[in-house]
Amino acid sequence: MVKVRFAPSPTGFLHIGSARTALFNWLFARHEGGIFVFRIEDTDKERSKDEFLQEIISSMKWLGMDWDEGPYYQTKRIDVYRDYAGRLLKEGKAYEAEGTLGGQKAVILSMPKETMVMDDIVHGKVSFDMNLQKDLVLIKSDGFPAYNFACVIDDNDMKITHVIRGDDHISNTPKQLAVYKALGIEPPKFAHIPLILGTDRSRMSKRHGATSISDYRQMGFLPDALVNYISLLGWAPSGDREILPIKEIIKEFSLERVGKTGAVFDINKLIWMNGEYIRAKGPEELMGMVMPGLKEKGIIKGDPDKDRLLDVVKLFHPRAKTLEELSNSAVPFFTDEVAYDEAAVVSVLGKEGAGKKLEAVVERFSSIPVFDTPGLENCVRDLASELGIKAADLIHPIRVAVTGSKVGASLFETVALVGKEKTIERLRSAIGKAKP
RNA sequence: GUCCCCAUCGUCUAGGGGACUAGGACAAGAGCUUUUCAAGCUCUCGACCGGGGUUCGAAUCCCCGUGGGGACGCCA
Repeated sequence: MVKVRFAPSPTGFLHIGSARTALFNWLFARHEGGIFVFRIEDTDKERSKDEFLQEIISSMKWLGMDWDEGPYYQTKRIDVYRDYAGRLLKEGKAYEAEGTLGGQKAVILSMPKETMVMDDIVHGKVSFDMNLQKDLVLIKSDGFPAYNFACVIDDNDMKITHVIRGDDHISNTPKQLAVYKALGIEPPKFAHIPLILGTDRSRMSKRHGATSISDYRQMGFLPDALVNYISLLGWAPSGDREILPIKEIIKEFSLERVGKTGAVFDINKLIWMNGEYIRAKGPEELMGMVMPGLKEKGIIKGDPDKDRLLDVVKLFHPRAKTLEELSNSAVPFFTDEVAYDEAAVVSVLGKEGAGKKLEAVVERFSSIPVFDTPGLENCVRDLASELGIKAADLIHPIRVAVTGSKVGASLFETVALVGKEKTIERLRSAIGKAKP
């Protein structure tokens, strides 16, 4: 039975890279019908924060990665590590040294003088000359275990069969191998997966932009889209498919298909993929996703007019790439104030005759029999032909007047949805800004 | 500096000796559609880091070089 783990330390938000590591572990477990363990490596008492822990947990849930065991906390297992260290001390494999962290002595492991080999599932055999390794601290002088020790003890106690982690841990492996050897236990199988890189090909970090899962959540990305996208970083399914449901990803996933090269995180492709996912969702579901944010921002107050919001969502469904974009598009339909885009006002309303055209539109709209999409379309097109101009010459200024923006969805549907009263009100106030 | 890893279009990748005039996707460009922006459709641009081997045959295997990255904490 396959058993893997995701073991973050709560010293920061869940990073895209860590999430991808978690994902590969999770996918492997689900594919193999194995067990996915969640473990918290909180032995750095200075940097570990509960706030980070909560964020990591909620991001994991948001992404849909559920665990079968845990969370285990290393700080609750301190005695276990000390026992193991005591054993090594007694056997003469480790020694004590004065420390600087606390009153206690640190426990340090002597390195074997030999070559150790790791047989990695993605990299093959990698050998390390242990003569080059410094002795390894097992227990810090604050009494807490050091990473490479706690990690080995836990993986062993928790019966982890496969350690799937980032490439950057390759150099930790010989140290851990030394611990396994000293303890006389068999190491698990290792799979070191490539790192996620920034555009300059160095490890992705804050200076490359948003790095935490919550950042992407806030930017309006869908969890399924994000999961699908990061699954494709360092892995590819068979065939030419790229967008595939999580069930398919689980079915297709294998460590053998994981590549060795670092992958640059390309937000453009993520944005594209997110748009694809948005288009695949039903308008009702999308409405549910957008509603909380709109309420939070005070765009929608009190009891929401669901039908209206649903109509708006339908209108922008085919063009939105993120939830954030979708909810921004909804704003002009729910507020009285229109945020005018300066450039749009200048280039469209600033055109000679724009004011006159809008005046004519106001007049027509006021006496229109039915203020609906076909009625508005007929009305505008008739007016345009009477004035001897193209319909577009009316459509553009109306759009800017009513929505404040040069771009948007179908004008007639937009205006119908905004409603007669508000539309005319906005057209009137726009005449003031327009060139006569 | 030492050790380790890696190397196919700008980016993500397919490719595991002949099916490769190297495939797909994002991005970019052009066009169609059109009411703007998207979406959709069609097309275009675009890569095997270099050099040696091995082999009848190499993107694929080996070696060297070069380039990039990672690790060198009583952080994890």
